[in-house]
Amino acid sequence: MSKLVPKVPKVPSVTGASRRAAYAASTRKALIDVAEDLFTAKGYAGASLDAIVAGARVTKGALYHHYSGKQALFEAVFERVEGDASRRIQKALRTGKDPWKKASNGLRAFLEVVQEPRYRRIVIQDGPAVLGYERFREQEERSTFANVLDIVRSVLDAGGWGLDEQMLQTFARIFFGAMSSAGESVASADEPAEAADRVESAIGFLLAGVQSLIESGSELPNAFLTHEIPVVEIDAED
Amino acid sequence: MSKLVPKVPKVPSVTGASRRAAYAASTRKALIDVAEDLFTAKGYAGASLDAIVAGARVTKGALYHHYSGKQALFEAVFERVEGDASRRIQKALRTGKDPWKKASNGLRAFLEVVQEPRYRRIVIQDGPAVLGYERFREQEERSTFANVLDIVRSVLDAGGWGLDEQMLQTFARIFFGAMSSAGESVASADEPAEAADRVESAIGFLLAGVQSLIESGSELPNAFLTHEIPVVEIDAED
DNA sequence: CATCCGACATACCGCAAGTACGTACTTTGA
DNA sequence: TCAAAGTACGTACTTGCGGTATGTCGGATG
Repeated sequence: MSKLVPKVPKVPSVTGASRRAAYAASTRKALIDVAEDLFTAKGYAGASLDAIVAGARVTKGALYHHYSGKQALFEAVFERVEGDASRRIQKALRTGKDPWKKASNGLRAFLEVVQEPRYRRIVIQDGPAVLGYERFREQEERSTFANVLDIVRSVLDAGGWGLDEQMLQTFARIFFGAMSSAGESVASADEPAEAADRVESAIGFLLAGVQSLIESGSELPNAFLTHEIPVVEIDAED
Repeated sequence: MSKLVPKVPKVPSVTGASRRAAYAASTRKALIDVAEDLFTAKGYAGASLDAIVAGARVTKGALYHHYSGKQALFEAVFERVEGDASRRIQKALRTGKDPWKKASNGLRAFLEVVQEPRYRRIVIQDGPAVLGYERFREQEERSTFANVLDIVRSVLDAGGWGLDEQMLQTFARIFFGAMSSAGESVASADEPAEAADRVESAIGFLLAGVQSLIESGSELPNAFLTHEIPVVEIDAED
């Protein structure tokens, strides 16, 4: 015998969840949606909780029931934005036949993501200050940075030249920083498309250069590695 | 630098300014000194103006007479910290005979600066959020980034191969981002000294790689895009 | 159907940034 | 030399906002 299913009004069906849980989930989503918009538009400090709860058509009671405070709400928004970005990049990384093509596609995706206002404002600009640098980095560590590490590893280690793991991580971090900074220059360039091209070829150049050096097994011009470190004294003038 | 000793403002003979101007300058310096300490220790949001003016032994009236608000005060602190760092790096860049040594020395100085709490907190962590990314970047543009641009130019263009100016800037920005990110990893590493060594050799690798590619006359723009670079086949996993 | 508890709403508190205004000292001009 | 003027503050207050304490309503549950 078939049981009549009570029709739930408009609330997205969170399967298996109770009626109230669905309402609550909807409320949380509304809060995060509005918060994301306001944090993007006004920044963390500029977006008041009153404005957020008003936009979500709830009250501060609801907000504080679901989140411990403003920072926790920001964290939820941050994770969603960062997660979306990471997944988009990861998806792009899977397209392409060889490591180079994958790297190129991934870089493209990254350069596009970094141009989006919400990513720039929430992740890049406000993220470190609000979450603290430590928390900010450990978040990136297991999302976007992980992607970069993967691709750097596949490109630099493809030939099977043993490359020290720590060194690989160092390279990955360097490339990650390079991409972040380059992405910012792309986002604020007069002609983002051209800037993106330049960035892409420049990074490709770096990768290719390293690869060729490793390949040739050269000792390379390491004036860099072997020399005395001069001590720079601080001049305290004012 | 916690100075709690009651101090009569010195009127340096070099300053031909009036008596009152000297007092005012002393007040400003006291404010910035204390603000720098508190911003470093507690962060921008965590440091209250009441605490700052109390530390400087003045009142908010004095603060608002000299600065338009908290942000303006932070800006003054920011500029001093950034300026100091930039000058230290610039000084290090002048030591060494060839471009490579200079680059190495400059990088060393940078890696040391980026480990200092005040620089990490005020410039890296809170800077972008408080000043806004635009303002933050234009500040770095004419200080630290300018140094990087100089050294990248001298290293990559030492041979006299003409390198497109925009491309040079792109490289410089990439290296700047690479150094920033790498510096952060150095600062939070278990063994900063070893991490610094790895970063130095990695960056040296990148520079050398680019140099060798340019030397060998590889075509720059499409190296990455068209996948003409020497590539070793590997078995793709999917 | 009685009870409970989760999911909110309302009212209020305290802190911190910013402002209005008063005042003493210092320079300046006749 | 002396008063007018303006700088360099100090004091007291307002305001906005994050956070909290507490009340309440309706779906869930036995």
